[in-house]
Amino acid sequence: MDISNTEKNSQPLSAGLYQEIQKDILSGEFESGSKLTEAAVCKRYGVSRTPVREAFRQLEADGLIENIPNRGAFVTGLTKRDISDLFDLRSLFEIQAVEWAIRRMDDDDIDVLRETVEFMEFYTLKDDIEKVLSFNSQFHNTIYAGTKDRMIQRTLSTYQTYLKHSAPAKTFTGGYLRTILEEHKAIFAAFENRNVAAGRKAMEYHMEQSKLRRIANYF
Amino acid sequence: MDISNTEKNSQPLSAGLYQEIQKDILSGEFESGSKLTEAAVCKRYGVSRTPVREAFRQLEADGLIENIPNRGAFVTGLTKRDISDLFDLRSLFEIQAVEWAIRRMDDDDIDVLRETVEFMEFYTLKDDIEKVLSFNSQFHNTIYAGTKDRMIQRTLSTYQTYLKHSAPAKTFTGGYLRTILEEHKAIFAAFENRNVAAGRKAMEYHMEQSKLRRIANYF
DNA sequence: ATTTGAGATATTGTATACTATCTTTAATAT
DNA sequence: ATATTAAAGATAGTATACAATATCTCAAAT
Repeated sequence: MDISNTEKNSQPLSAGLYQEIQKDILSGEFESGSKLTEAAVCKRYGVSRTPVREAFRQLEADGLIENIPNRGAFVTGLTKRDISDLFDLRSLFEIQAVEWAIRRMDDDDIDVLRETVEFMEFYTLKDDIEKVLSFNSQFHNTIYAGTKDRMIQRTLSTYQTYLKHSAPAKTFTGGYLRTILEEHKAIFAAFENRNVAAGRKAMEYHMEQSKLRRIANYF
Repeated sequence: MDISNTEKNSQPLSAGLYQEIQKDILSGEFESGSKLTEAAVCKRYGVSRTPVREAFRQLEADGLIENIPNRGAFVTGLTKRDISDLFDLRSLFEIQAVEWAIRRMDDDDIDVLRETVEFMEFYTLKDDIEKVLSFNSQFHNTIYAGTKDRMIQRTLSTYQTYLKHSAPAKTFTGGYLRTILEEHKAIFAAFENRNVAAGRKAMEYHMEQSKLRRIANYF
């Protein structure tokens, strides 16, 4: 298999590898506990060891593999409890993010958020799951950016990626499209009114429901 | 300068580099926004580019540098608000960690925690700041481990490192040794009694006070 | 004087070569 | 037969060589 550096987009090989391997670990393709040999990964993706090793260092920082010096890298997948815990941690941070973002976003930032919700609504009515999911992510990412805090942005983006890849999204999102839209609209309303307390409440509810939806369909 | 791989301890060069560069960024030695040239780092630490690049990937995952393809790595230090935010995020997680740890630690785990507190008390009475700080870190790390959750462990360890290195600890810890000890004893008491609510309260108080102590002495 | 662009230089990205360490294998001694 | 150990093979760690891209320099054109 080859890493497709589509078009003239030119990111380093290690970046593409990082995403691919991450996906393969989260989706369970690479089993938890199994060894990730550099040579094997090189062969699988058709690249040399240098970018592979660099991708390994990133995966290690994420906690997705464990590296034992001179022995190699071992996959550390996510257990069901890891995922459950992740929902709880994410909730804590998302609620804090809403507070900071409401306090720190300017009117232009909020317009961007408004647009995202409108796109979500548009595609919800067209039942385009793929697009709704994409704007769902974008909605949350816009809030993260609105905190103007790199640490929470980074942590939440990572968590979001983990939760997204660790379940086949389309299998369970479909039936809830309208519900999910309403939850996001409630959150956005709090931004428009600059109402921190309402925002926290709305996000807390959204997080609770997200976890319940996942548990109902996946566990 | 050379990376001292003391004795026969043999971790990869990239690991030592990672810690060194992290320290140099957090302490302000490498200015925020400045460029980290691979060649310059190689020369400074006397190693080749391979381990340097691997350390860069880890620092990038931490958000301590930003990498722009084909342009290089730029330092992204922590602003005062970043640090203030970090205290708040850490607080959220530490409180959650206490809850999980109280629920998940077995009696042996708690004995380890007890011993840590006893060492803290011993060195507090001897006014040995260095040692107290060390066991302080160990106390928190034991709680992180007690959560049995890799994600929160990893995130909190990172935050702890950032906050520790981003201020000259000894300048302000000295006067509070006994106060800090009491706060830790209160937290530990909750573990002994397996009292989640009390644990959360005690940790919340400890976090509040930590932030206040830092702000009083650093900002 | 400012702008443009070709060539030179510097820096990053990737592959390969070399070294160190670990693991396996197999031959020997008990 | 089991345990021990030495040699061979495999794999990770590091350095270097080469390729691609970006940046700089400076002369020529406007």
